[in-house]
This record gives sequence, C-alpha cells and structure tokens, in this order.
Amino acid sequence: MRHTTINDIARQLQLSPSTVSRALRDHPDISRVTKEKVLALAAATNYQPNLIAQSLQTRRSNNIGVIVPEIRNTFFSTVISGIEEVAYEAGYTIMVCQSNDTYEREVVNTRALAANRVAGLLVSTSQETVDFAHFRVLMDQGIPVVLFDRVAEDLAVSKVIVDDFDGAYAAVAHLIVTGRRRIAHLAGSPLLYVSRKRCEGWQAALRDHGLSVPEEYLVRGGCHEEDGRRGMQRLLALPERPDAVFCINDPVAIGAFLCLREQGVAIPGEVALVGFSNNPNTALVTPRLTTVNQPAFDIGRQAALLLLQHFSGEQAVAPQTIVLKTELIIREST
Amino acid sequence: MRHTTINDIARQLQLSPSTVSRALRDHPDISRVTKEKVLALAAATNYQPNLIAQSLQTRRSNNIGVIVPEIRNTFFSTVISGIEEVAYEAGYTIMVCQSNDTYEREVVNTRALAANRVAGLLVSTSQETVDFAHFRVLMDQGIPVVLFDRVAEDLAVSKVIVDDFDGAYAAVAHLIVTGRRRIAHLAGSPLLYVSRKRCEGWQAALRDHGLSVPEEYLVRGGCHEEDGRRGMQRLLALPERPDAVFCINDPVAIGAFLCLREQGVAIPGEVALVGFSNNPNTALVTPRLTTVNQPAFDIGRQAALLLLQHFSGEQAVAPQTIVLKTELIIREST
DNA sequence: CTGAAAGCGCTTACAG
DNA sequence: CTGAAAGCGCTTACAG
Repeated sequence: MRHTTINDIARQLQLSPSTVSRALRDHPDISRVTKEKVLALAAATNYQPNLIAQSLQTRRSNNIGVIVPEIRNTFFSTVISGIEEVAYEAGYTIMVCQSNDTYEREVVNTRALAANRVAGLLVSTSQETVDFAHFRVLMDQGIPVVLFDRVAEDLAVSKVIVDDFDGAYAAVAHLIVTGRRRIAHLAGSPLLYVSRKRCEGWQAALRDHGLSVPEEYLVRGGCHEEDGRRGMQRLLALPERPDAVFCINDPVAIGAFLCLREQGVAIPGEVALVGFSNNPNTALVTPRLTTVNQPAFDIGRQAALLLLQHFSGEQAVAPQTIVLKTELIIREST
Repeated sequence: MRHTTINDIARQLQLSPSTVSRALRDHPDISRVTKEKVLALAAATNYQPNLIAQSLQTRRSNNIGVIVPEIRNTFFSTVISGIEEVAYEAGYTIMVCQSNDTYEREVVNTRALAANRVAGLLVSTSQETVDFAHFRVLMDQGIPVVLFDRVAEDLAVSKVIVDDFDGAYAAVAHLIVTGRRRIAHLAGSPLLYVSRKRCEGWQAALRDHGLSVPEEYLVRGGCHEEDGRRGMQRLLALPERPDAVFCINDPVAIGAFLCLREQGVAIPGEVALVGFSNNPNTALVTPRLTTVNQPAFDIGRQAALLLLQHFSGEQAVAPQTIVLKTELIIREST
C-alpha cells in the first residue's frame, strides 16, 4: 500500500541509501554482487524510482508541457500524437492542456505547467493571444518554449510552421487557372499569424493575376465549422455571389460545405471550395474537397525534436524556425 | 534565469521559510502585514510554487495519468478533451500517453506514470491486453485506476462504459425491421470486452428474430479504417453477399464505406451500413451513415469525475461502473 | 567499493 | 504571530 523507497531497500540489505542509488543507476563503482542484490530486491518489491524526488534533486524534469486550443480537433490531436511519439522515444512524458482558444486559460495553463517545472513547453496559441509575456516568464526561468502552427511573430523562440502564404497562394492560383474570377476568402482572426499569412496569399494571388474582388468577399470569423457555415451564409446573401471560396482551414471549409449542401448549391458547379490542412474528412465528403496539405503529425514530431535540442544544448540554443512544405491536394471541389 | 524559491523570499524579507510558506498559503496565523509583504515580493519576482517539491513533501500529486490506444482518433481525443476539462476545473493536469494498441507500450506507459507518481490513472486498454497485472501494481500502491470504453472485465476498478450490447442490438434490430436478412458483422478483436459485447448484441438480435447467417458473415479484424476496408472486401467476395453490415465502430464503418464506394456498390440499395460511436465524419459522407451514438466527451468527464471521487475518499471507495446510454442515430445508410 | 553528509524546495508539527 | 527542526525520496561531491 506504499511505494518502496531506496531507504527501504537499503535497510533490508544493510546498505547505505547512496550505494543503493548507485547500484540502481548502474554506477561503475559498485560491485557486481551488490548490484545484483539491489536489483533483485528492487524487482521483488516493485520498486519504482520516485521521479518527483529525482526531479527535485537533479532540477531536471522528464515532462514536456503542451498547450493547444482544443484537443478534440483533428489537426491538434494529430500534432499531439506526433509530439508524444518523439517524447516517448526520448523518455519524456507529455502534459497536455487546452486553452479553449482563450487567452485567459492559456495563461493559467502556462503557469500550471511552469509550477510543474516542465522541461519545456510546446504551444499553439489561442486566437485571442496578442501578449506573450506569460511565455517570456518561463523563458527567463530557463524553460525553453517552442511554438507550432499558431506562432507569435515577434517572440524569439523556435517555431515550426508551414509555408502558409505559399499554400494559400497555390490554392487561389489554382482556382484562377481553373477559370474562377470571384474568389472569396473565409478568413480567421487577424490576430493569428497563420490567418494573416493565408489571407495575404489569397490577396497576392488575386493581385498577381490582375483580379480584384469586392471587399465583402473577405469575411472574417473564427476557425471552427460554425464559422464556416456563418461565413458561407453571408457570402450566399451577397448580390453577386462568389464563384469560389478559399477557407482559412478545413473545419471552416467543412462548415461552408455543409451550408452549400443544405442550400442545394452545386460544388464545384456554382461554387468551388478549397480548405487548408488536409484533415481526413475532407476526402470523405462528396465531392471530395480540394485542400492544402499540412503535415500535422510531422509538425508535432519536428516541434518536439526542436525542443529536445534545446534541452541538450549546454547554453541557450539559438531559436530557429522550421518551415514545412504544404502541398495543394486537388480533388473534386474545384 | 532561476526560479524564485521560498527561501529567496524569506531571506529578502528577513523571515523564516516557514512563515513565507504559511503566508503564501494564506494561513490564518500569519499577520496581515506579513502576508502582504510576502505576496507582493512573490508577485514581483514571478514566484511560482514548485509543485515538484510540494508533491514530494505532501505525497500528493496534482497530475492524472491518461493512457489511450491512439491520441489521434476522434473518439479518444474527444474523451481526452472531456477528461482535461474536468481535471482543469479540479486543479489537475493530465499526462497523456498512447499505447499504439500494443500491450508492451501500455505497460511501459503505466510504469512511467507510476514513476511520475500520478494521483490516479485513466485508461482505455490496448487491443492486445489480456493481463492486467501492471494496473494491479499501481492499485496496490494506492494509485486509483479508472477504466473507460475498453475495460478489463475482471479487474475490480471503477469503469465508464456504454451499453454496448444494447447499442449493437438496437442497430441490428433496426436493420432487420427495415427488411435486411443477410446481416454481416465486421467485428474487432475478441480480446476486447466492447468487441465481444457488440458481437453478442449482433448475434442476439439475429437469434431473437429467427435469423441465422453463415459463419463467414462474422469477420474479425482490428478497429481501424484499414480493417474495415479489408473486411468489406472479404464480404464482397462471398458467393452470397450480405445485404447489410454492422461494424464494430465508425473507423471500420468508414473503411467499409470507402470500399463500397470504390467498388460502386450502392448504399443502402445493395448493402446497408451501420457504424458505432457517432464520430462526426459519419454525418459527413454521402450517404450519411447510421451509427450508434457514444457520448465520447461525457465518457471522459465521467471517468475523470469518478477518479476524483477516489481521491477525496478517506479510505478506498468501492469500485463502481457507470454505464452511459447509447442511442441509435438513423441516417441514410440504412 | 561503500558510506555520511548535505541539499533540492517545500510543509508542518512543535515551541515559544 | 513567528521560527527551528525534521523530513518527503532522491543524488552526488567528499572521504575513507
């Protein structure tokens, strides 16, 4: 009913705790006989080293903190899977928090993770976050922070992102090449870097092809399915409907898709639709949606790998930004 | 570059660490003036209590361990979301591991979480797990374990499950009532309790309605999309094809759906299809799939709530099993 | 090859 | 109202 400790083993074997500790960690000084005795008793008593005590003593933690807007969101849960894989291989455990896309909870989560003395922090910020002081506090305390997907432009930390601008540009260029002229954009919060970049990609593609569209074709909303529905509804109510819609991400595209389906608007006949992320369900709907692939699992892996580098570095490793390639997946909605 | 400690504050304020500790925790003994001074300095120096040290001292942890087969799987990520919500409200952080559906990794994860001295463990077992000794070790050490969805029948722990038998029965009865007679089942591993129960529900419904089907209509596989594809392929190759298929879960149903779509088999015209879980994407495909709703988010919440009860109990709380209701969601695939 | 001692950052009886 | 002391379970110089 209680955990066996090093002291328990030491007492039973008439050894000092120091010796037991060393035997357990296979220290070269300790004799084979002693090691064997210790190991045998440890196994027999189900000894589990107390990582809490170990962490306190060594001031090193084997936990990595992760903050995402929402765990149940295919993109983020896939990223977390990737993070967990790398963490597991390196002997770390992940502590996962969700901000529910609010700044307040993100701050609370950050503090909680700091109090838990995580070795490092992996985060994708909430869509409300404009002040990054809560991360700076951790960094000042020597806890490395790595941002992924939703990053802070002016925070000097390592980041893993995709070429959002290029991905958006390619998607919109594809729409233009396939004959679309009135291309609307269901955008996200302008506070989000990814949101701005994708919007810029849309604008640049239009401009480069000599197209101009009415202001109302830029509809700002959130990043969820509901926002896609609402945004699409607004677009459909316009005097001159767009003939194509580029969406900030796949949940929004799915929302737009559902709205179109309900209204009986033909895809791609009347309106072409493009998403962003390549969530599995975009390949499930009919017509299958054209989207921009974002390697979610790999984003998680790379972010974790980057964080691991910061751990090993003797002194502070210079922040670096990894930009993963997107890829336009052309399917049936365009 | 270092965390402020209670000792730092004590030194600067010419107080003893004990007093600072008490002031921080708002102990009634401490004078208002002292409290204010301590709190002010704590805020100014970004003091974050070291939960590691606190845990070691109090032998209480504020972490909850979670093990699921796979984080990126809508059902599990939704459950985790529910767990996180309850944990957050109660001041706990969750440590999430994935077993990748292997017994070996589940054991390693369990040990790692035990070493981290989590306050309790929430787990959905791997499909290989038949030996539950690794959980017993934790329980013997006073760490409560709560199982959800994929549970161990004969382990005396609290559990959160759904009425799998009833859900399966209702689904198959619905198929029969709507005129189907050759109803196959894409089953999961017989090692899994949920898998057995759903299979039994299928059998019971057939029997109660005086139907018998050829042995080949029971196809055993895994729980993933790929398994659904493969299983469906086998069913289609049969001399007498089934006119309906009840799937162990939605990923398998989606796999079966994709196989049918590729082969040009009409749903529900030639083959009716029913899934289990009510994953969001079942409502996205065309035709939309009939499925059995499993309240994933609520399963997570209930499991976490149950675990919380075990924490508060003075002595060991008796294990209890919460059975949540499923609901047949009839859509267009039947 | 082994042990005594100190300490990681905290809490909490026990004194005063 | 405040402090000295002990201790949670470990590790690691320092001795021997």
